Amino acid sequence: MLREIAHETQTRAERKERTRQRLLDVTLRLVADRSLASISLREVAREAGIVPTAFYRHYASMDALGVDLVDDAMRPLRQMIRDARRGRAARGDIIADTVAVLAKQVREHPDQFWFLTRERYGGVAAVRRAIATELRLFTSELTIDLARLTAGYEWSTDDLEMVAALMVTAMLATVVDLLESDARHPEDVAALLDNAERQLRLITLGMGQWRSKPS
Amino acid sequence: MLREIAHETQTRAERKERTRQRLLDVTLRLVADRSLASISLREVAREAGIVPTAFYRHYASMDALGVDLVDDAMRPLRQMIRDARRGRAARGDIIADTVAVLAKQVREHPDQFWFLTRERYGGVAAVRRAIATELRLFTSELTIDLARLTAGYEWSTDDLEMVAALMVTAMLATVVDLLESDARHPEDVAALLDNAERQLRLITLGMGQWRSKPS
DNA sequence: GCACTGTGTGCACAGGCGTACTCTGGCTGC
DNA sequence: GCAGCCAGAGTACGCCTGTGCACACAGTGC
Repeated sequence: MLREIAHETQTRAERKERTRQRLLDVTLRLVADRSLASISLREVAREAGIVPTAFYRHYASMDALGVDLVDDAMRPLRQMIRDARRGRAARGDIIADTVAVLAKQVREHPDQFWFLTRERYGGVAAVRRAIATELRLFTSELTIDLARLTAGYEWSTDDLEMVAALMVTAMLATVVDLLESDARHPEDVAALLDNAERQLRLITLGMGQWRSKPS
Repeated sequence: MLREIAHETQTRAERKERTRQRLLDVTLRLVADRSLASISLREVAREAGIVPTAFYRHYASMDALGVDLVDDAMRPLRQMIRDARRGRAARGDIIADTVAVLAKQVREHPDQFWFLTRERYGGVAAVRRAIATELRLFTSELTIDLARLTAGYEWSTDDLEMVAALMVTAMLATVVDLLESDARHPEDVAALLDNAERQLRLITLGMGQWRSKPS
């Protein structure tokens, strides 16, 4: 305790957490333009500044790190939902707000979204499952919101889930479009967002005409 | 020319084409549950029954083979479009027919669809580009069909493309659902198809209410 | 029939990989 | 203050990778 001379003394736990975070950061950067399966443990360790065998002090395998990375990458998405709900409370244009929030998140965390997009159907089963689970949660939250909005209109749960799934699908497709254009043609981001808005509006127009079959 | 004793004599071109096809088949099988980037040239050569260096007689790299594989895998998809159009001519229920044809293709060529799904955002840039190009063609064909169906209703091209993209997105999502369920829960394929049909119907209902902004 | 072409072989090499092992040195709990 | 813990270092192993090169030998064109 006497000497915190140089070397900025830290607790052991702090140093470990730091290294762990560095592993996650480095992997995320590497995954920005290649698939997780093609990245080696040694490469991650090298970039993180530790020796390969030290990797095992943190994860049993790259797959395990990948699963952890899904959690990390989902954080901005969860933030997004919260923001979108707040926007909704503010009684602005729900669709425009939602799309804007999505665009903001994608712009601020492109690597995370690339990772999720690529690994959603990628080669690592554990990661795939982790992402699928998160997306299912996402859809079911939207289903609940839709149920609230359609209260009194006799929508079956099944139909609500169908609509929620379609909306999520459309949004995910928009995410990919944004990622691809952000890199090369930043000028047509606006057109993409307009497109996404129109798709969602079309869906809500369809909802206005929909009649659930009595179950 | 005298002796076609044993060894079933073949022209050189035939033998080459055969090996090439074997390379494609083998790769498709390997890609059914791993990403293309994680498959080695040696592995493909081994499975195809040739020595690694002979691989180069056919492709300059695995990436090049991947691009070729996209063409192969797209063939059933193109067949699908043709079938769907024929069904349309038969004046049945367009949506139900289209979904049924899609389900049939997915059931008959799961490996191809897995490959396309996985590599659509996968690690190999050339393959990604090839798939994107094919899908763009797919969407623009659908746009043309929609233009025919909405003739006289003042739809802008932009809006037609927006709807076509949404429909294609929904169908692609259905493909993935089918692939995932076919493997483990064949009993709820029917529910998935019903879901897809309802999504498309919802979209067409929305179209009925849509008014394009005058451009 | 003979020279040519080109698919496929066999061998070799250097380099990257995951991981098992022993060791070190500083934070940590008593 | 001291024993012990544990993140990380260092070394080593066997395996697999892409690819270069010389060679075999069967169909091909004249």
